[in-house]
Order: sequence, then C-alpha cells, then structure tokens
Amino acid sequence: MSATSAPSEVEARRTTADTVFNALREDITKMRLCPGTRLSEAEVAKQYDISRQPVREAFIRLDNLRLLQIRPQRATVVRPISREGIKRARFVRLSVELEVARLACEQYDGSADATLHQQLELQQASLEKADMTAFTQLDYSFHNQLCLAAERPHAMKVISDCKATTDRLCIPSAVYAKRTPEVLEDHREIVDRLVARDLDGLLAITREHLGRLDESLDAFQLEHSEYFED
Amino acid sequence: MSATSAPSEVEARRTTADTVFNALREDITKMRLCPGTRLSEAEVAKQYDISRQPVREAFIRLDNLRLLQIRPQRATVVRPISREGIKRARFVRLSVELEVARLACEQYDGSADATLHQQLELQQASLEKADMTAFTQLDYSFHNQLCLAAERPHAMKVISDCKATTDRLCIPSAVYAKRTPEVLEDHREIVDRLVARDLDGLLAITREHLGRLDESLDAFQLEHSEYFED
DNA sequence: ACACCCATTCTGGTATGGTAGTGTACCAGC
DNA sequence: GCTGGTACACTACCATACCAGAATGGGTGT
Repeated sequence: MSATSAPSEVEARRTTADTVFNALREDITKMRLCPGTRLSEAEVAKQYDISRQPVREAFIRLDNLRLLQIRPQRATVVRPISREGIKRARFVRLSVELEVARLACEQYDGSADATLHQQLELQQASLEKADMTAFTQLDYSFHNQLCLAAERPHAMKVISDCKATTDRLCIPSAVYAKRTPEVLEDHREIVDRLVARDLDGLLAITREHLGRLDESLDAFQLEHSEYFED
Repeated sequence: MSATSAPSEVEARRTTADTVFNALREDITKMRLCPGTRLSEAEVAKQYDISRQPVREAFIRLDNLRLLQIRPQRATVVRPISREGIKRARFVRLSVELEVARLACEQYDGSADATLHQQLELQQASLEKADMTAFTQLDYSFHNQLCLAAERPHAMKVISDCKATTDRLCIPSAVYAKRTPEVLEDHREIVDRLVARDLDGLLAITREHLGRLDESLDAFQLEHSEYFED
C-alpha cells in the first residue's frame, strides 16, 4: 500500500523538496501529467528555479509511490498505470469493506442512525445540484462512517489508499457521473440493511456497490490503453 | 503499503544507494537496529566510505517505508513501531484472507488437492526437524497456494506486505515457536474444510488461525513497549 | 546554588561540478 | 539505398562544499 500518511501531507510546505513533491504528485494524480510523459531532474529544476537535488529527492519519493519510474542513466517518466496494481487495490478494498460491513452489522446498536440518514440527505442534495465534488467528498465521508460504525477507524486509511490508486482513472471519465444516482441508491440500501441488521443482504449490496466502480474502471482501461504498462 | 516490488529488490546491488538501502532495511527488519536508534547521514556515510548523498537517498526511501523517521535539523532515528500500523496490517490481512478463502471455496475443483496435502507433509517434516526457517517459508508458500486456488495471485503481495509490517515483532519472540504445532493443525483443518467445500467452517478456522498470531503480537507489545511510538 | 543565555557543534537541506552509462543521430562504408 | 559503427548529447548518479535550524554544554549573573 502507498504511504499517503507521510508527514509531508500534514504541512504542505516544509522544504523545497516537499513543494516539488506535492506539486508533481498533484499533477500526476490529476492527470495533468499523463503516464509516459518524460521528466528530467534538470528540466524540472530549471522550471522551479531550484537546484537538481531537491527535485531528485521528490523524484525518489514519487518513484516509491509508484507514480514515477526512474530509469537509471536513461530518463524518468510518469509511470504507466499497472493493471495488476488496479486489480489488487480493488480486491483489497472489497475485502476490507466486506469485513467492515460485517463488523458494523454485528455491533450495530442504532446510535449512528441519525448520522447515516443525514449523510444520505446531503448526498441527495449534492446530486440535485449536480455538485460532483461535494458528492465525491460525501461518498468518502459515508464510507468513513461505516468504518467508525465497525469500530475500525484505521480501515478508512486502507480504503483511502486504494482510492488513491484508482481515482485518477475516474477523473476524466464522464461515465462515473451518470452512475451517481445508482451509487446513492446503493448507499440507501446499505443503510437499510445495516439498520435491519441483515448481514447477508448487507454483504451482497456492498459487493454490488463496489462492482459498479469496477465497470467504470474497465471502461476507462479500454478507452485509454496507452496509459497502461501491460 | 511498502514497496516490496520495487525494482531494487530484483538485483540487490545496482547503485550505491541501493546497497545502503538494502543493508539498512535488513538491519531494521531483523531488529539488529532497534526502534529509537539514532542514525546520521554523515556517520553512515563514513561507515560505508561513501558520500552523504547515496545515504541520504537510502534514508528517504526507508522513511517512505516507515522504517526510518527523518527529523529535519535534528536527527534521523529508526522509527518506533506504530501500534495503529500493526492493527491495520492485521485487519487488512484478515480481510484479504477471508475473501481469498471464500473465492477458493466457491471455485474449488479438487485440482489442488495433491499440492496442498504435499505442503502439509512438508510442514510436518520441518517441524519434526525443528527447522523454523523452513517452516516459515512453507507457511508463506501455503498461504500463497490458497491465493492461487482463489485465482487471486496478486492477493499474496498484499499479504506479504502485511507480513513485512509485523514480521520483525516475531523474530525475537520464542512464543511463536511454541505455537507452530497449532499452526500446522490449523493448516490441516483449512485444507479439510476447503476440500469439503464447507465455507462457514473455512471462514471460522481462518479467523482462528490468524487470531493466534495476534496473541503473539500482543504479548510482544507488552514485553517491549519501549519500541512503540504510542 | 540555581537559572538563564550564548557559543559551539551537531543535524539535515541545498547548490554545484564532475562521472559513467544510455540512447540517438549522423556519417562512412558497402 | 541500406547497414554498421562512432561520436555526441542527454540522463541519473555521486562527491564536495556550504547553509540554516536545533540541541547541548559551559559560563556568567543573580
């Protein structure tokens, strides 16, 4: 899993290297820099008007996060996306969300009823305003609530890491936006099953819910196979 | 989480920085360097008779793997172990192994019967010879076989990463050695349940199996609380 | 005797110069 | 016209020098 909880994330700018690291990471994850794009230490250094050393440090960290690929004595490129990596992240997320659902269902005492229903209303409101950014945040918040209900707050970090791996595939995809109503319906059913303490039903809808994203991801892979390594 | 599939692992020595990185990583994961130990770039550089730059690069990579903690303008120390991190790794492993077991059980067609039983015999043989190293490898291999039976070979990478997080707690613990007979018994039952396609039984024994390690880990945390951050 | 301040000495961070390995383009030879 | 080799340009890698912030120890004032 990736090191998204690195201290550099807390305060965005401590050193010059951090600045470059954060900037490049944003560029890559937001697909402003596409996989395969060539980068050179000297070039980026000149661009930011700093020396090559901090750039090199940023490159190393991005390489560790599998966002860059440093090829010794050759060139550094934005790392092509690994289909295996995507599969793995999806598998981990499914596994974790299922266990979270199970724990939440077993321990559920109704204390989170109000919070969950409030979340659903907020999601609906954001959809009516067609505010995708808000909906994305609410989706994150919703799954976080499930983790809290399962008394496994740290599970959200894992899910968050999985999302980080797959998120950049969703940004350019308008397919996702069309499916948000289904996503909201899923969330409603998840809450219903949880409140009813219907474990089997909850696990089934959780699978279906996560499966939707898989379809969107597959579609993207077909559209943009040039971004992938294999 | 960790970058165990980094290209540096294939060929252990490509650059000077790789050499230092691998050496230090070994030292830390094998507990030759205990959490809290101070390290300085200059010191290590002198030790290896190289400049500070490659050492610095190695430090950065180890910091990304959460094995070191670089504290700017102060000192670099072997990062204290995070109890949260341990919990998270255990949770992820349990979740993944459960899903692997489920898939393996659903798809099981008996073709792996011979391989699995052979694995069990090898495990027994290594225990009779009190060869812990062999048993550890066979344990890895056994869980890998389960992933293959589930047709999720990449799941083993996740499990492997989780193990990497927790393994260094087991090395100094003699408690683990005493429990290996139980581990073998668990493996036997796992195979039995799988062959019988008894899903509920398989999930139950999988939980119990992984729970044993949790107990050992808890014991270690009580013994060596000085190695932990919180 | 105690507390506080300042200098010294650590630390990691940055800048720059030089090195060796790798692609590429150009030119010679066939 | 095509192929092969060689020179060149570019890359990441390493070494060295310098800088700024942080800790620490000793000295001084109270």
